[in-house]
Amino acid sequence: MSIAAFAEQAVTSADKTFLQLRVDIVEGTIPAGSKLSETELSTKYQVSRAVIREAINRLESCHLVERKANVGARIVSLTPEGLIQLYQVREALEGMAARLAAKNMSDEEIADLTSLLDNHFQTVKGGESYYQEAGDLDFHYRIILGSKNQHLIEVLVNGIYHLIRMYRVQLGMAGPRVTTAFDEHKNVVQAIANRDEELAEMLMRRHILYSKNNIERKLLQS
Amino acid sequence: MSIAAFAEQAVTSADKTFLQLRVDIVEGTIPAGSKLSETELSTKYQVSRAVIREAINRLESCHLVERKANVGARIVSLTPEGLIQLYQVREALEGMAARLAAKNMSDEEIADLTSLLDNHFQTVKGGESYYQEAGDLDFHYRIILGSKNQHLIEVLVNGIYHLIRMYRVQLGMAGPRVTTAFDEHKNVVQAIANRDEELAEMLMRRHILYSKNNIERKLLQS
DNA sequence: AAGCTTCATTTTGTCGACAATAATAGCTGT
DNA sequence: ACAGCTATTATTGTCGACAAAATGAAGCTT
Repeated sequence: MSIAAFAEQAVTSADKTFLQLRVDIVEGTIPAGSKLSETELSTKYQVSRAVIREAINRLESCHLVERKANVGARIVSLTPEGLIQLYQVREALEGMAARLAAKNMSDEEIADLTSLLDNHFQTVKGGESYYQEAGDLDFHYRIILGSKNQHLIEVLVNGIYHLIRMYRVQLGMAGPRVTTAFDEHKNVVQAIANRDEELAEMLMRRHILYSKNNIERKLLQS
Repeated sequence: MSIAAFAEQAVTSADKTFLQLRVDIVEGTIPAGSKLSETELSTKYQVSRAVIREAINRLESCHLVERKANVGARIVSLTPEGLIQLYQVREALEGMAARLAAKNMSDEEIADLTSLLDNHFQTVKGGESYYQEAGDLDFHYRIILGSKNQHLIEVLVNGIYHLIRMYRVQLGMAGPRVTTAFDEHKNVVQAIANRDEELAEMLMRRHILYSKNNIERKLLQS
């Protein structure tokens, strides 16, 4: 199982438009902070305004755009403050996810997770450090899903992670932190394997906190 | 300031319909688990299907209804498991909120919060135990807002709290826990006043955990 | 020249009709 | 009688047009 398992399948036209728009927003094709004109988008994406409106509504529930009545929708603007706040929420939620994963993941899921980390280790040792983007995501997603908590999964996977990715792409954070992050991952998995809820949560929180500090440092540099 | 400060003001017709529908769902006027027919609702509320659809979309972002493409929307069904999961998320988020409140609340806000608790104390001492519903909410809302974290506020105030209220109303949990809860509140505020982030988070988490355990006990009784 | 009012234009909100999909009932064949 | 298929019905999805509100420009007043 890869993170491709999360590829939502679009059945309606509004689905496709929503997914397309989300990509365009996250990747910055449509710049952050800009206004979303319904008529403009409806001609651009070749769908009716109703479809666009529905797509925008869904984007709003992801916190990717903000709407004001009788005025319109604009893409959220990216601020250092906003990113910090995002990481605070992420720390709380993923910490809890790790705790619940330690309680709820099946032995088989844990084994899979362990072997996943082994693969990453081979890759990292092999000198390639593409790690961060795919591997890191895979690691975090499995633990989030492992929590078996529907609300947690929803908020993190459909909400926060897209926003974080938007920050990462647009503020350019391909970041190092590869090898150190790997050790942190290893320790979290070990705690989960030991069914140590307390420790799993604490380690995950620290992992995310380090990541936040790392990003904060970068932001202040530029 | 009271919690009435959160009364969202409805400007468009979709706003009003959304708010009305939310009340009807939370209060159980429309029973949990039932299907939401667009045409039916549009005649019932005297608005076009377009505004019903928009309202349903927003209800979906609150996690009060679930939609399936080409099939329709139904109100979420209330399960003990779901309530437990909700409290897990709440514990994580409000714990973080208390931590951030200890860091970010102004001295004046803290003073207000303290005097609020004093008022509650007078009321509780006076024998009336209406406490829980209004007072408890006021306490928690202030701390959530005190975190100054927009994401936290959004998820808790617009999402989780309505769901929790739905559970409380429909599964009938006017709950005691008045006096003990009051002491817990007092300790949390004390920690915030001392700017002790660590302790504030821990105490808030325990407070919510106790509350969860209390509810779990009741669920198993019935 | 600055500020206010008024009017034109643009954009969002709402509506009813049509298209497409899913659920249902009835029919047919074995 | 039952299973499977087909046609009918009901419901959701999509569209274009109209209504209402906000933005921006022009003209007037001071």
